[in-house]
Amino acid sequence: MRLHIHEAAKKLGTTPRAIRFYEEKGLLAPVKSPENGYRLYDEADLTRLRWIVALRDLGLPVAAIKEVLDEDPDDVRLLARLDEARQEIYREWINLSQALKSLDAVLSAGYVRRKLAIDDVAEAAGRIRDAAMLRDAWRDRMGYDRLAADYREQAVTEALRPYVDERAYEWTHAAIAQWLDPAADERGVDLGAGTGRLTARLSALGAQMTAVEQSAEMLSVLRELQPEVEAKLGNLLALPFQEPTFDFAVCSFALHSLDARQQLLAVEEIDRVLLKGGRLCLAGAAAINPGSPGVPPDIDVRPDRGCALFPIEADAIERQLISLGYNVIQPTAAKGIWLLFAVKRGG
Amino acid sequence: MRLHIHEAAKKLGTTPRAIRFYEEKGLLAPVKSPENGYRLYDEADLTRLRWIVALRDLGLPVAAIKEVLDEDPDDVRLLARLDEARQEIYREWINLSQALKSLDAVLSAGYVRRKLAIDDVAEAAGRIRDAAMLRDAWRDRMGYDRLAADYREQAVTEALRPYVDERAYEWTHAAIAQWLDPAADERGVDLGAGTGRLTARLSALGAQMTAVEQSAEMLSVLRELQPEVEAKLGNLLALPFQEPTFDFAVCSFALHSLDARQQLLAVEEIDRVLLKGGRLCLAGAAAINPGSPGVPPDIDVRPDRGCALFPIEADAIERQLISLGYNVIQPTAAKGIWLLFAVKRGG
DNA sequence: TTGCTCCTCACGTCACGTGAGGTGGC
DNA sequence: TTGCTCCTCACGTCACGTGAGGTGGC
Repeated sequence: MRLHIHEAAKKLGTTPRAIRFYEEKGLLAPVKSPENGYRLYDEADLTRLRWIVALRDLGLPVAAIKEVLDEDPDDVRLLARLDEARQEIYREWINLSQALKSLDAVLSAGYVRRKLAIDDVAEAAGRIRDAAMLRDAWRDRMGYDRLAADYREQAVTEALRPYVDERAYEWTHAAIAQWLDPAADERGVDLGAGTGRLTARLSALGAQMTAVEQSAEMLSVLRELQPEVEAKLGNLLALPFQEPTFDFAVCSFALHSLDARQQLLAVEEIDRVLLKGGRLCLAGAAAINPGSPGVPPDIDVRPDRGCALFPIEADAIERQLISLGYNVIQPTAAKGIWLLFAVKRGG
Repeated sequence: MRLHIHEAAKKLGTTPRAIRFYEEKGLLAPVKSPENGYRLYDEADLTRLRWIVALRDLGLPVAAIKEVLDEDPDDVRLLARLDEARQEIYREWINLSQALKSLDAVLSAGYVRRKLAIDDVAEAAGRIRDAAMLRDAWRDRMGYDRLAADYREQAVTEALRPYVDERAYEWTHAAIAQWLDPAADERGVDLGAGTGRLTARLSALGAQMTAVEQSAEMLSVLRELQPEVEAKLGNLLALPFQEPTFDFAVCSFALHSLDARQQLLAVEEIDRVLLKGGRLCLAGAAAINPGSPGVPPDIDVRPDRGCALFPIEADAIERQLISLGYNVIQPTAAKGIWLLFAVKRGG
């Protein structure tokens, strides 16, 4: 039984024009009746259409859906495509959320004072625009050199080698695990988890871990090694969570891939997903200074090439955390490692 | 000192093309140099441009900004315009939030089972699409007969008169206040507050009240009568809050303006902004049944005319609340009043 | 002939981005 | 002459909505 376009549209809760548009974009190709040229939709077409309509409703752009549909629907790669699309949607959602938050603040203040001052409004708007531009720029860079993702991850690790050897890694992870001392079933997130070495350690201590990692390759390794960990594609400037979710967060040597402003935005993002009373651990290499004589010449530290290696903005991060209402505990640094522990007040 | 377009753009963090676009839309009109036709921006132009850029960053559409700029910037009506724009942005934001939530759920389930089933995805997508369509339809109706807002509000009150007299109102409000028994500084919200009779009562008991009302006229009355109450333009299908915010919520005789599906969506929205452990009071007239002989012939109950009067879907609402994790307490009904008290578990 | 369903252009939406082709003064 | 800044069209983006004008079979 084959349906005409209006019947198909009605059945799927969409419109004939939308269906023709999907066809125009190459997402489906129904047969046409030889007698009158009408489009005829069979079972396979309708299933395809159901996918298209559902994924559109979930916010995927048509181009992304086309890629998704080209995969075998039973393949895990379909999930990876959706994961990528989710990143984009989160980026937009966070930008919109921040804009609304600022608009709320502007309006509340405005009603109290019975008028609006352009300086206040422009200042509030400027801050969120800067944040949005940082997020969007990050996205563009991601898209541009997605193919180099593995190389870049390797590059960061490689670049860190002179500063962070195996013993320093081990010492850092041990210090984090000791301070966090996760209780059973506490929820924790490892931001920039890589293949999940620290994630695994905290998971083994009983925490219910989530890993966020921007490299799909790394993430699939992590998924195989640690099926009990929830793994999400995402980056530090747009974390894929809507609400405060975690009892603790760790970010170990991942801030080096962000420049100064991005690091502060990342701290804001971490704060957004951390519960009140939550604990935070940041770790980095203390001695890195790109362009300084210490940096090996074969390491490319130019951000436009995507393998940047930035120093930790320790002071700015600490000030930021204090202004966000954290108690900051600066533990003893050792072995060239910068560590920061903090507790979010309230709760 | 007058700036050229590139200088102005750089100073304001925008682009020449954007500025020309705003001019094309009639938002500003700089003088042009008589010698070479270059646009010249003076102080007044730059201030106007600052407003435009800031409000764009906050998410206002250009058409709305045009209206805002036509108001005296010191006038309170400017705030009212922004309030209207905020409603639209909240509607979009909520739709996007729900879509992301569904996408997260779909992906989580997908990774657990290692594959996606179209039936599951389509079901999740269908639910949020229906909700989004209800919200958008509500918006359209609001826009269509905004001018009739006062009449309509009056109409609902008028229509209720045969069922809810002064004593019944008083009894209902007393019952709600008694059950809520707000502690000092507890945060409460009155949804569909009208001119704020119940809001005032709860505020007088020490609660820190917020009023949500869709009629700007009503709201300005409320603001004058009760400056201590935070008053927000908004409707029951898209509440203007981003997070769980309130220790209790009341919705008194406002559900009658919503049809069956809208009432359930409103309950979802209320749940979204209520803290764990929060209390909820819903009130309505028990006996209303549009089209029944009891409804006076001069009351228009057709929803397409914007002055609908719908019966409370008591059973469906109760089931919905239970499925959302509420303990429902059905108090003794009296005087033809339907009352529902509920407590959100957790917290 | 009217009414119905389908068809194919093709323009409109929203807020610009991105050239293309041209001008005026150093 | 080159380089710079500005100008005015005008098309592209994204996912369709909305006619306009026409067809085929009852």
